[in-house]
Amino acid sequence: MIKYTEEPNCKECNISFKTIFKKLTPEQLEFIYNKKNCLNFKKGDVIYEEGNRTNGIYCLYKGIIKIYKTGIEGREQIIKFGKPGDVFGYRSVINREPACTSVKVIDDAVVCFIPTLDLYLLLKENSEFGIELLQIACQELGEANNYLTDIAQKSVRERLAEVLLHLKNDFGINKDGVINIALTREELANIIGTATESAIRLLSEFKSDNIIEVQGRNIKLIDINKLKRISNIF
Amino acid sequence: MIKYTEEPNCKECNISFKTIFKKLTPEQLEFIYNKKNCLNFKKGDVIYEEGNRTNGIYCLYKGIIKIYKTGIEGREQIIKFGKPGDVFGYRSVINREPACTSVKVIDDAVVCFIPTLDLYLLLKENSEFGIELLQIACQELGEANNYLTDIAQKSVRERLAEVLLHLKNDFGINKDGVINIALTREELANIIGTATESAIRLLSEFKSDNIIEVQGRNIKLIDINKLKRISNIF
DNA sequence: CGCACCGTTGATTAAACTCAACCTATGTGG
DNA sequence: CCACATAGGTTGAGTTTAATCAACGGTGCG
Repeated sequence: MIKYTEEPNCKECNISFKTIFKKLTPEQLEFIYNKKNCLNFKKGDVIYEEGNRTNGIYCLYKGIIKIYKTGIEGREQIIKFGKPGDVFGYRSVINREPACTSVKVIDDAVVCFIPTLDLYLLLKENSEFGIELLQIACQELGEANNYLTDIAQKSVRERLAEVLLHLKNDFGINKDGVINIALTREELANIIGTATESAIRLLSEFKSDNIIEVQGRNIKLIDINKLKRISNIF
Repeated sequence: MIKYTEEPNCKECNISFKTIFKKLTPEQLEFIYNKKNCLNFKKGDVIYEEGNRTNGIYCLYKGIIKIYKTGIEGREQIIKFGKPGDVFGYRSVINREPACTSVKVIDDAVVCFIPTLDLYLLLKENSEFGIELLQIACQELGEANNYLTDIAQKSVRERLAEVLLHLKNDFGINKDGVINIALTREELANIIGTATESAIRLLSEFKSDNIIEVQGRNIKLIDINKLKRISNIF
């Protein structure tokens, strides 16, 4: 964790990503810019860990992170991924509780850190900002509820298909049709909530059914309609 | 759905339940009191349904409701229960989306309805109120994440034990040690995310292991430590 | 070079679902 | 008032799904 040399400018960031800060006045944006601290993380670094207290929220400028909980026998359950423009770590700050998730870097990341105190100043001063953050929380809540129902009711096969489609939507595909996020088989399994071997077996099945192509950690979606049918989303 | 005769008074409600309205000024509380609409629901009534647009949020004064999603082949996945003092229905209002859950009455309910417009007036006027609602959302988010990890990683047996403990914490027990919420076996199964038959079988197991006693829909917890051990929470 | 980590496949086992039958209580209409 | 329908609850048998255990190949790095 070293200080990033090129400080991201909150104003520009706001324009390119439509962050939660979009309702701030120019003065408030300047305030954040002065108060924030920019951090540089390498792949594999842990930004914060479940159970620890944090003293601010994070805004991702660059890279990819995963947010997960550690469950039975240390197995991680991935809750969601973060991409540029996403804020994370606000839950524990708002509820004044220890973090209930850990965050690890998947692709080298640049993260801005905003101290709790300064966040609260803004929340009190600008109610629109609070509504903005409330909207983020409500959106995540909706996703969590969907996810819950899926895990409770769908088969591993259905869930894998669905996760592949979600990853495509969230991270996009490159010119070759490959999803722009490279996960280990274990990580893939930890999103779906299954054993690594099961995820591998199903990937192989999808491959031999010509639904996807696989090159190491690169997954290319060939037949999206089939995936949609398998995943049971209409 | 008929208008309730004894209008709950927001001031008193606030004192007895510590609702999200506790940070409102007396004038704002009076404002809510005048704007709200009080509704009376019978057991089995549906307050709103997934996919529909709602135009306000609800605050439960009396009774019990269940919040659920309808998944594969109409099977309901219960997300959570609501008890007096709880607000619900805010997610779709805040995100200006159709409801992503349905709400049905389990015990005859009295509910106050606050129109979207009036809610937004307060949110803009009083940032503390927004923070309060944000806290509720963040709390639910944390619970959803825990729940997700449990369903993904724990066995049905573990989850049943955990759910019984949660129900005890949320609704309490009466003088005989019976949990103060009466659910059908199917509902119990729909919280855990399992088949009704599986839930029944495990209840019988718990019964013959002297962990619980069952009289119809009344469940009495005998050995809470054993339940804790089974549920794998420390 | 050898260790560590990841990925793959096969065989076996265990958990939970489905299907089916049947029982009980409750309520309804003839 | 009884017959019947309906909904919820229970148990057994068989099947399916996915987890576990085990072995092994490839790759990269100190």
